[in-house]
Amino acid sequence: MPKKNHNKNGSVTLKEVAAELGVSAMTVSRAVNNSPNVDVKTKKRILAKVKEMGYTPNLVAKSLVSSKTFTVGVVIPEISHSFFPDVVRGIEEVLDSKEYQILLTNTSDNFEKEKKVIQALKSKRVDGILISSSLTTDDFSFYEELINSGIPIVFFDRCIENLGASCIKVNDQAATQQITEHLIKLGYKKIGYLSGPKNVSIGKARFDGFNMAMIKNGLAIDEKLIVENGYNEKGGYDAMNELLMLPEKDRPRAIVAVNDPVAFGAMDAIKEANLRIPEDIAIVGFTNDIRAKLVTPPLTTVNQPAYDVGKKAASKLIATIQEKGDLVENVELITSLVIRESCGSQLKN
Amino acid sequence: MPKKNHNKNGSVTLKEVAAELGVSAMTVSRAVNNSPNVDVKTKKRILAKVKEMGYTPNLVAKSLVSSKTFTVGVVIPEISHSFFPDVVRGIEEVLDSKEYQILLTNTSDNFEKEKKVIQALKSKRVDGILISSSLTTDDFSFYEELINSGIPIVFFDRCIENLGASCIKVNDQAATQQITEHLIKLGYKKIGYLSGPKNVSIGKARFDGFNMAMIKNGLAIDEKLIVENGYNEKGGYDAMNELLMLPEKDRPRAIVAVNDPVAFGAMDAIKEANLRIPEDIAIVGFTNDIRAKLVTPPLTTVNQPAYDVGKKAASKLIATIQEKGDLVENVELITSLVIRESCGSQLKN
DNA sequence: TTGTACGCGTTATCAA
DNA sequence: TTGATAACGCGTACAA
Repeated sequence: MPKKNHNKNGSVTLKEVAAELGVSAMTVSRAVNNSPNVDVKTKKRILAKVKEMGYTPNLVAKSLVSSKTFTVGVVIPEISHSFFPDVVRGIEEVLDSKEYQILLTNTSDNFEKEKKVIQALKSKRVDGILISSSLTTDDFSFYEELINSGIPIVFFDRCIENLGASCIKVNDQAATQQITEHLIKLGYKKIGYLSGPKNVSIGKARFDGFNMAMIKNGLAIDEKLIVENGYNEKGGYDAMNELLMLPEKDRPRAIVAVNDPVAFGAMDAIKEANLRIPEDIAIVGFTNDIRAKLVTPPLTTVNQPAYDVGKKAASKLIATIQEKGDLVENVELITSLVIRESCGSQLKN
Repeated sequence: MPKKNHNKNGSVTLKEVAAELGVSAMTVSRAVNNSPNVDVKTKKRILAKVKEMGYTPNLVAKSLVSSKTFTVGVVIPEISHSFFPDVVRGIEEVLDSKEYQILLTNTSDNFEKEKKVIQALKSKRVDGILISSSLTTDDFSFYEELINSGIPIVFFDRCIENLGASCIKVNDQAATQQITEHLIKLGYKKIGYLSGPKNVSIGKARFDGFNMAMIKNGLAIDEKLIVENGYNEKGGYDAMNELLMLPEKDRPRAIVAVNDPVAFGAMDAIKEANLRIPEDIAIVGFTNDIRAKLVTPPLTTVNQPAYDVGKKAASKLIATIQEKGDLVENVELITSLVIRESCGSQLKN
């Protein structure tokens, strides 16, 4: 005779435990949840039976009653791009300590997919969502509606600002300005810029930083030296090859890349053209990717504290979830310049 | 007067939509789920109202009824170690196409945490779990019970085999044997091994492969040249330093590292000791980490198809979830040797 | 074509 | 201290 410990799903319920003991489901519930008003002896009996039968509380049912899932959605453009795993690590660290878990989604830098996964996260009733957005248009209506719907949202890295959600990122504009000015101080004048889509927040902020540096230092911004492509290696490779097709006299002597992967792609293109870095073309990036110090020559870049971005974003989201009156803030974490060899060290011209 | 579109959670229910339209909840349900038996005109009215009110189906309630969450747990030792993001990418690719999502957990290589997160995943009633285990003892009782409880499990990379769950990994033993024999063919005889904990499946398999190569080629296995530590850079660094404390004549002339991060740590230690790679000490790894081709000298290693491991594991899990009669299998994906410079190229001695 | 009743597993509430 | 009941939001099974 098979034991009747299980319902159709193979999982034991409160009611089944209760039946075995001749008590009510409520009493079992109270025992399991450490409620005060349970007789010590019945509690003992119950917990023993719970263990024996392998009862596991059904959080789905609990969530239906409480409207809490203890699950947070995380929306990321590309989990295999080295910045994001470290962010996720920071997020996980904080959420785990609060007994939350991560529903991880990858958008492949595709806004349509981003909308789709966020819809799914809403359906699953996550308690909040952390988003690094791939939106590349000026149409913010999707996020306006999302935020107005009341679900706690915190953006990180790639933010959609001023819509009522907090945002955790780094000082993208100032840092890009700073690293561009580093090139300028070294004597470079013809500086090109490899951009990602500028409607992504970091795209605009970093580009503004580049322009600011050029303008403040009285340098000409040559539209031909500004190329926009994707945020990955291939984007950098293709963009750089476009610049390399310019007549030699028009080519930039230095390159500011919107991030390290783009810089890596560009370095490959430069080397394939049999040009030297930094002697022929200097280059700087942004991220301090794990590979930045390993490439040849090592890449001058901006160190972006990925782990801290993740921790801060998760903390902010938890605060937003728990205290309804929690402030909306834009937090900028501080970066630092990492000078290596790809930018050269002597005055040039 | 505030609209009464919302219940206490701010989310609209079927019943609320129904009330607005003077129909029953069931009719709305049918319209939303494309059931055949709904009048075209009422369906149109309903869908319009659904959109207007921002109704989002409550999957928590649906899951309670159906015992399906369309969520899969993923248990990973360390998400920031470069092998795993690529695995996750593969998992995500497959799951997304089946409309499943990932509940991602990080165990920090800690089995106690592993048990805790798996318990949480069970409580959340995930439809299945993908696990790369950090178990370092011979006590498999936790996994025996888990698998016997009936929840679909697929292990990947770090497997617990022969307990009734499928396992997707690479040919760890054969590949380690092969890369060790590559060193032997180059003329190395005193070969050291930097191991991770050997109760982790890959720890044992790779160590066996190393031993097999040595024995088959009639080389002595010197216990002093075998050091066990963690699976990360620090583990490799510390282990290598232990070897470097040996008298110079006892030191290994070549090193097989259990994975690339360990190899990187070891390379740092070797360089700090002012020894040359490969002239003084040759080294090989396992993974083909993104950094392997960038370090100095570039690391000879085994290419491990992380993305494919993820895809295969996810496919297998979905099959296990959907077809109760699906076979338990151990799948070994094929690796390939990547010869670079860290192993040298001439006969030595 | 549409509606009613019931149950999924749990807890809040009130009664005993 | 314990139990009965209702409710969370939805869909199945049936009835109208």
